[in-house]
Amino acid sequence: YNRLCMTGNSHIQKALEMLENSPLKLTSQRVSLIKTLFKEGNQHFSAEDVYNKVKNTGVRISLATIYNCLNQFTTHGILKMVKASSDKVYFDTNLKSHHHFFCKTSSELTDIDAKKVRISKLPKIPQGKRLNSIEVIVNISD
Amino acid sequence: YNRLCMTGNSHIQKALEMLENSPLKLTSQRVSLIKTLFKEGNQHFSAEDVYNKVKNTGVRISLATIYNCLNQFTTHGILKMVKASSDKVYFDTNLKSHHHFFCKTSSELTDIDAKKVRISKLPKIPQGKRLNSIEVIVNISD
DNA sequence: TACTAAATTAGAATTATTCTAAATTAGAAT
DNA sequence: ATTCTAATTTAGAATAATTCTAATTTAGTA
Repeated sequence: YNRLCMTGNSHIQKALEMLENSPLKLTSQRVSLIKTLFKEGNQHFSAEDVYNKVKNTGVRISLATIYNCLNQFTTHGILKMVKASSDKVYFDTNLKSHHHFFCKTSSELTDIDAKKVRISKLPKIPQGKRLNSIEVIVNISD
Repeated sequence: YNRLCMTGNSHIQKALEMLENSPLKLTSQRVSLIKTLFKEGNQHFSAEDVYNKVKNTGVRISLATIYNCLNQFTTHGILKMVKASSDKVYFDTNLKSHHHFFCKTSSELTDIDAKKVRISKLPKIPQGKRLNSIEVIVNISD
């Protein structure tokens, strides 16, 4: 994957690797997007955030493409989607199982490592359904 | 509170009592709303759901008022707001501390009694912040 | 090099929600 | 009872996030 990324940033390389292993085509927009998204480790972005961040790198990608790509990345496991108590959807570059603090005052979302939370009791999953994931949101404020 | 409700429904009575104890004025719209919301025990409604449900009782309340009231009820502890992995906000008549199943397939939200979940480990709350609540969403699908 | 399905794009459309400003009303004061 | 005032309701406009549309471009294959 060095042909796409020679920065040596392992987050970027891993994400690019996932992109190549997905059925998604390797377009310049998708590569630029991944480079900006994964440059700074685990972060949470709204679509608008991503749009502006990419624009600042000089590359221009339409907002529609940002939405398309973020959604596709999510369905192909390159990103996670987080809906906290806000009106926006956030995309999360942390793919490991984890939870979130959501601060009502600042509308800020912060990661909680899965190891820092233990759920020692859970109800039965309803008839015919299967467990997908457990999200814990710890709501805080100033 | 019998002067407002003679149905003997304790959910309705309790909610009306909370309304009277709040600084909100006792308007006919708010009383009708509470009567429809709390008629059937613990439920989850979107604003649109409420709008239609109220319309079916013959009473007419504008959508703007529905939104106003649902939000005011929430800030005064008469309702809870739930944001699950959906694009709508849901209002929850179950005021006891509890959690939720969210079924991706049907977009349905179901209560989980707080006693059925135990969280035996939590991270430290960040500097200067205080804990508001912990929401557990158990995502399931068909 | 040409081909085809996938991707990108600008801008329109959609959806949930909030805002605005005018008319109405609850509940207190007279 | 009547008057008064601030709160409430309302229709419709406005907003904000997201998705859709249909035309153009491109990646990757033949």
